[in-house]
Amino acid sequence: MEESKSGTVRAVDRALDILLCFTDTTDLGLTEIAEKTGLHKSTVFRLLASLEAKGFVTRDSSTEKYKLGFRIWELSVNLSQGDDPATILLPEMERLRDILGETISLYIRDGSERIRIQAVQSKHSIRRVAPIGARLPLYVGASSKVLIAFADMNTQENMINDWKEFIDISAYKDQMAGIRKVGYATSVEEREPGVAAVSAPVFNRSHQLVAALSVSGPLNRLTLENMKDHAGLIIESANRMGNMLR
Amino acid sequence: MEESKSGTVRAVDRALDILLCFTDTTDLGLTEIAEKTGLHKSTVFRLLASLEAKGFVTRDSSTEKYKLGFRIWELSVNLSQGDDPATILLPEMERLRDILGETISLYIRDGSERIRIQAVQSKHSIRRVAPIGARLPLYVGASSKVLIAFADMNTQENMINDWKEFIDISAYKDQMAGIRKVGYATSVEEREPGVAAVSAPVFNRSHQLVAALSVSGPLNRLTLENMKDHAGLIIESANRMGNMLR
DNA sequence: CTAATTGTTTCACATGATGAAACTAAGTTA
DNA sequence: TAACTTAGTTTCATCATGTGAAACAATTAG
Repeated sequence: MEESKSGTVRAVDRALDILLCFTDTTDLGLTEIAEKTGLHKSTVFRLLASLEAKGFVTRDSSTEKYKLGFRIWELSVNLSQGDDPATILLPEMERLRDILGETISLYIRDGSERIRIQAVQSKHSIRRVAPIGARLPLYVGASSKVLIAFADMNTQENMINDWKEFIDISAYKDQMAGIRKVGYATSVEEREPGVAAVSAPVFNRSHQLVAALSVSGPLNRLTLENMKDHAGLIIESANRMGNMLR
Repeated sequence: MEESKSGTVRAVDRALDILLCFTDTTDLGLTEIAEKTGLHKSTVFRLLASLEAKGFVTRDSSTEKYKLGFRIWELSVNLSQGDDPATILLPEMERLRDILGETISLYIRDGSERIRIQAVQSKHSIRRVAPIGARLPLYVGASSKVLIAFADMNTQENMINDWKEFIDISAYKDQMAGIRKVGYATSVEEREPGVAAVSAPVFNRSHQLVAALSVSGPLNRLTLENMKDHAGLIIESANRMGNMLR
């Protein structure tokens, strides 16, 4: 991996790189971590010893794979509310709602589900939407497509493998490739009759997917034509959100 | 602080110690971190440079204090559900409910509120309880007293300072000292008429408070007498929970 | 205005981090 | 069953890195 940045501590940089391997995977072996980080196995072993001793990673007793430890949860509890992405991104979501006049939602993937972590309601629509915190499946909706299409390859393979009995794998992969190409996904009446949605990925500064930004509304306002018209604005807004997250 | 453990990487140990300063504080200056960790300011400065470069801490632009960065949230999202403390501790909560026959709850502190992160309902009571995820104030209830009494001194001072217009500070401090002495807190009809509660602290392996375990029920079953009788069992159960968390 | 405090930079030096090599254990294949 | 492969662990010579003391700059307090 990259050599030490000026002014940083190389061993610490490396240990944090190991932790960051767990942003989209829950279980990893030592050799897998060495491959992901480009570090020697003996180096990874020692750095993991430090992370494990302080509770940042733990060793699963049955699989012997490494996973994130309790301290990550403990620290996350103490993230102040002002730093919560759901709070940081709210003004930009409100700005987008004011421009487009539709309901704006933000979703993250959690295993084989997505969670609605923030929402700004359309001013004129009074239809029901899933409450914040709701867990929804990943096989319907524009944001589900985004959370799969822009996920790492391992996650995509796992989801596709889970669904192999229900989908045309080849057609699904083509659909995901098309979404990556245009940079957004659409859905029409997939989760709810009469409702369409457009969704774009939110990436962090390391170009990793962190959330899906979604605009939804009734079919008479979100036609295929103006979904395409809105896509550029939604992608641009998602990019602005990515820049707001450190 | 302590010298390197056998087989760990000293610089990484130190950087993680810096991160762990944020388990009960949201904002810290460089000198404060140096004091908490016993490290030289120039050492802390360099280690923070690594943590900041990778997004684990960030510098507040107005106060210039350090705070936890976005990556902590991002990693916590990927903690697998099996590692979520609310999941890990559920069997022990069920065991306690089966013994005592009352409603068991687990609370964590978040700023000036507490959050109910897990609950096991009494088998015979059908009274309403706050749903999981509910935010409740910290100035009522046995678990509130525990979350204050066993918090670090800074947190206690901050809460007391917030409430100084509404409480007898001296009496409150005496009450907190008494709770620390016996190891548990009680409340009678503080949040809800006809309901009493007993609460004990859950500490992690570093003896830091992570949650409050609470048993609640109607006054006719939770008299002062049998709250005292139950306290020992509740404390013992909270200790078992602390050992379950890595 | 002066003193104190916090944060930042520099650099000589000691030691800690590294990876190559070897080893152990477990799983896979023929 | 034996041989091979893979993953994880240990050892150690080497040198690059991490450290803290000192000095400096900026800000705050009296």
